[in-house]
Parts: sequence; C-alpha cells; structure tokens
Amino acid sequence: MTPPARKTPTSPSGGAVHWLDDDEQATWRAFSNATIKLRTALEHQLKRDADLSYLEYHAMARLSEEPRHTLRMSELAELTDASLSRLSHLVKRLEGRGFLRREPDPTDGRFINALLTPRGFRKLAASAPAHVAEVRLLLIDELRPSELRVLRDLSERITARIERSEVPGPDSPT
Amino acid sequence: MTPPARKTPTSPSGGAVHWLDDDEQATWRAFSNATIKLRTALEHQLKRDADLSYLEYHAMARLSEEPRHTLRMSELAELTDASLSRLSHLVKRLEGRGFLRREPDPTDGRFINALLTPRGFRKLAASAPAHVAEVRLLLIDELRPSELRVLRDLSERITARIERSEVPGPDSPT
DNA sequence: CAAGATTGATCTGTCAATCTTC
DNA sequence: GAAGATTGACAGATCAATCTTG
Repeated sequence: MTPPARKTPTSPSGGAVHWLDDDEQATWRAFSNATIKLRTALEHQLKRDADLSYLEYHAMARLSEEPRHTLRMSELAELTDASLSRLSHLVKRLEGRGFLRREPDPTDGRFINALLTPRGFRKLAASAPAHVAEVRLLLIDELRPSELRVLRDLSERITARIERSEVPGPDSPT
Repeated sequence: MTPPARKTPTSPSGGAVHWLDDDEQATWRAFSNATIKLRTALEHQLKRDADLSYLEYHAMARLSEEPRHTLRMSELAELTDASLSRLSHLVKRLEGRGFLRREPDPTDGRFINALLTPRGFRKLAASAPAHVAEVRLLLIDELRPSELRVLRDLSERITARIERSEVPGPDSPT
C-alpha cells in the first residue's frame, strides 16, 4: 500500500502523483481490511451452513424479492455486480441443484428469465436466519443507529461516485 | 438479502430470529454494494494497468514496507487476509515472473521468507501511481477529512469485532 | 508430533469467441 | 448487425492431503 517513493514525484504520464497522506493511508487500509474480513467471514458462514457462495445466496435473495421470483439474466447480473458470463455459469450450477430455472422471455426470445424454484425458495428460507444472524453479529450490532445512518450515507456516496466515474457521461471528450 | 419471512419466527435451532429492520437492511445493502463495486473497480484498474491482481499488488506492497523487503509466508498470509495455500500458489507465480523470491529462514528451516526482488520493487513503483490515483478518485476524494476519520473509526471497530468473534477466547465453553 | 508450507484435484471466475433472436 | 446470453479454454481459488523441519 505504501508507495515506494513519497511526496508527489512525477508519474510516467508526466503528471504529478498525489500520494495519500498518513491519515488517508490509514483510512484506506482500515476500510480495505474491514471489507475483506467481513466478506471472508460471510463467505465462510454461507459455505459452512448452506453450501452456497455469497453470490449464489444473493442472486437467489434478489430473485425472492421479485413478485414473480423472476429476473432477466442481464438484470440479475447488474443487481449482483456480476458479469453476465459469471452469472451464466453460476445459474447453470444452481439450476443443476434445482434451485433455479431458466426460460426465454415469451415476448422477446433474446431475454432469458431466471426464476427461483419452490425448492430454491425453501433453500433460501432455511439459509437466511444463520446468515442474517452473522451480518448482525459482525456488523449491525457493533454500530449504533446513528452510526449505521452514517455508514449508509458514506456507502451510498461511494457507490454513486464509482458509478459516475465508470460512465464517462453522454458527451465526454473523445 | 430480504429474508423470505419477516418478524422473528423460529429458527431451526429453536431460537427466535432477529431479522434486520428496513434501515438496517438498507445500510447493509448499501455497504455491501459499495465495497463490492470499489473492489471490482480496483481489481480492474490493476489488471488493466499493471497486469496484477489486487492480492498480488498488496502482497508486494506489504513486503515493500518491511526493512528487508521480507516476510514469512505465514505473516504475509495473515497481513493480506489470504489463506496460506492461496498465498503459496500466488507467490509461486510471482516468483516465476521474477517479482519475488523465496528462501528458508536460516535460523529455523520451517519458516519460508518471501522477499521482494529489485525487479519486483520496480514493478510496484511503476504500478503505484495509477493505483493510488484510482483509490483517491473513487474513495478518498469523495469524503471530507472529518468523514474519512469516521470511516476509519467505523472500519477499525468492525475489524476488531470480526477478529474478536473469530477467536473464541482462551477459555471458551467447549 | 505440531507448526509451517506446499501440492494436486476440483471448483469457480475470466476472457474472448460464438450463438441466437429481433 | 446489435444486444442478450452462452460456451470453452485457461487462470485462479479452495480444500483436503502431504511433506518438512525442529
């Protein structure tokens, strides 16, 4: 993390490099550590208790929130931050386990709908309590309501900024 | 994320399930989204600009902070939140690329020291500016100094809680 | 024989085609 | 031909042995 040289030298591109100062550095490292540890812990909990990966669980959870327990593959990919390719492989595996089905959209055959089966729903229902308990134990119960609000606010701003910077805008300088 | 049933029903283990309320749910989802998006963006940046994974970069960065550019495999695994097995495979690959070397600890042959080569150090130096710029762009520059302090504080507490809950303590009820 | 590290089999993710439907 | 989705080959991660050293 600490760059090998300090104090705004010159980058390959010719511009000055704006390094992180010690506080920024410490914040970045603390945040990175917390997110990795939390993710690792939840991944292990789900694997151990439900034999599901984090993404498998959350893909099924998103489907369960839809009225028809159905989403297009591309929508589900978007919502879960997965590539379409990754999701396609993953859905095929979950389909093999009987938790999901796929069927072409009747109105437009280019779209494929992924849908949670009754068995998938039961699997999710059986897996949720232990997962929720872990989220509560490791994150929610550590913070006071006011702090949760702050964390949510900061998180939403970070997400918004990343999304902004990934979409260069309708009339960016080409 | 949303559990299929609501309001503290009974879990398989017999205890009441304490679901997340809407605010807690929203916070958890916002935080999860932000961390996934940030991690994905940084992973892509490093792959694109330096042909390194996030873990590869950070393993090298940790080594660069040591006086002798050296750490034991087990220490490096700990510091980077990687399993020893994962790190072993990864170090072998980086060794093949000439960025790291491995050598047994002279004083105790059970320990293996991983150390950054001069070439690895130059690779890191060349890769750092673009990576730091991305961290700044996506995270640091979005937040005011006071907010960075809050984020750091919350992150450190979350990390501490996870570490506490993973180590059951010296005399836990077996 | 316990701790540190590695290995190999298997599973998962990525990336670059390819296929399908409109 | 463009968008949505899949595929297959390859790279990377995981897990359960196995190996090594003190």
